[in-house]
Amino acid sequence: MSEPTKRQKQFLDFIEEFTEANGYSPSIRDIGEGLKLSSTASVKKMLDRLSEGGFIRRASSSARGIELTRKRSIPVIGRIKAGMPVMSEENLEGYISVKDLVRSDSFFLRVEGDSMKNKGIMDGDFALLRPSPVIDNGKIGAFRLNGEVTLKTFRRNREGMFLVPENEDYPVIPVHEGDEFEVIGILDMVLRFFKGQYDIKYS
Amino acid sequence: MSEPTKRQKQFLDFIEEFTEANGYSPSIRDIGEGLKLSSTASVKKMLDRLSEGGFIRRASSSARGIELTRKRSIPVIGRIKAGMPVMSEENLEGYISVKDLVRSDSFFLRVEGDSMKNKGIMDGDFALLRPSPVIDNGKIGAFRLNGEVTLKTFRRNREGMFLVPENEDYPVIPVHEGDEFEVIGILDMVLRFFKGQYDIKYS
DNA sequence: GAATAAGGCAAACAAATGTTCGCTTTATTC
DNA sequence: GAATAAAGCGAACATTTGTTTGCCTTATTC
Repeated sequence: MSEPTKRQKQFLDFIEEFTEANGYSPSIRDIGEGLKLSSTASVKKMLDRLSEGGFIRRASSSARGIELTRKRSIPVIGRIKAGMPVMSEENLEGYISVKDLVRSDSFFLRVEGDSMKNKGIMDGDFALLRPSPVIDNGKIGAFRLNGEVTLKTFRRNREGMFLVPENEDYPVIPVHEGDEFEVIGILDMVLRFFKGQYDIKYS
Repeated sequence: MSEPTKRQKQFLDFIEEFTEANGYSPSIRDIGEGLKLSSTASVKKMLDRLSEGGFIRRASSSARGIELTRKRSIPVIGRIKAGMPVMSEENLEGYISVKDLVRSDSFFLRVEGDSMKNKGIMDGDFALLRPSPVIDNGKIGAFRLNGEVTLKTFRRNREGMFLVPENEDYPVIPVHEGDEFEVIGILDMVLRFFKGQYDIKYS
């Protein structure tokens, strides 16, 4: 997929912004207005080019059926090759699409304490949990044990079940028979913000 | 905003799935097909109700102009209160909306090595970088120094500029005059996946 | 400077999509 | 069981939106 021309980029930007702002893609006339083109034919011509170039996908003849190929996905740069511009194709390892991050039933648990720090899970991190009543041996998850909620590695063997911290300063917690014990969810992802800019939105 | 009826929920779900899958919202006839309704009037009636209920917003008379009010956002659970169901309102700290995670110009850099492990940044993590030619003192960023790209804490004082690892096993790297030096971006977020399920999509 | 490609215009047209009207069916409520 | 609301049908209609055709202007390339 080659690079779009300057004008094509303007089109893509407009389409993305419009979609972002309205929740649905612009019609050909919307685009024409936005980019100050009086003829729908001009817009269509550009859209055809963008289609050929693979920058958009269209449900042909279908109203407002523009789908951006460069989705809200974030490029992943792997090993950066010497001399190459950082964002060049050579360095591109893949994409993480926003869709990958969201499952309708997942939720974040705010991490408290550093009992998992050897796994790089720090105080204040956001742990994305997928609700599940069971968990595999060795997986990290959130558990409720006698009223306390905790994020730990789950281990089970002949001797029983254990919630294992990933930090030498903390003891392994055995799950006794008769304890109130429940798997809340399995850890899918950990996320940490480094700036004030990404504040949590309350609603 | 009261709760939608069961049928209304089905509509909302369909609209959300369709939009997710296609990148644009369904037409009235698309919905009719999807929910096995033969009359467009039936669909429109429901949409009108959903509008009144505030569950969707519509660009009236405009094709495929359905915008879902309930956007995709992930709930954040803070301290879990004893006895409470995990997902109860009492435990809800806020939401992280998908939009917050994505800025059109940001990109991920795959982390190599453990030189930043005291900040919980581990080998294989995804570091979300916001491109910037400059960076504040004390902030973490990605830098290119004499052809090498590295993620470090940036420090500058009377003695010069330094790239500081967050791990005692690694030396501080001074930036000498005449070095080829460039700020690639500022670290906004770190993300780590714990399962095979969230693989990177290559395209 | 001719050739070519990108970008643009206007107008007529076709297809997709939303709207309205009157009538039926199926719960749910009192 | 009557009354009411929710959900649905079909058909005609109005509007929005996408498509096509022919021609123009302006860079860019060779």
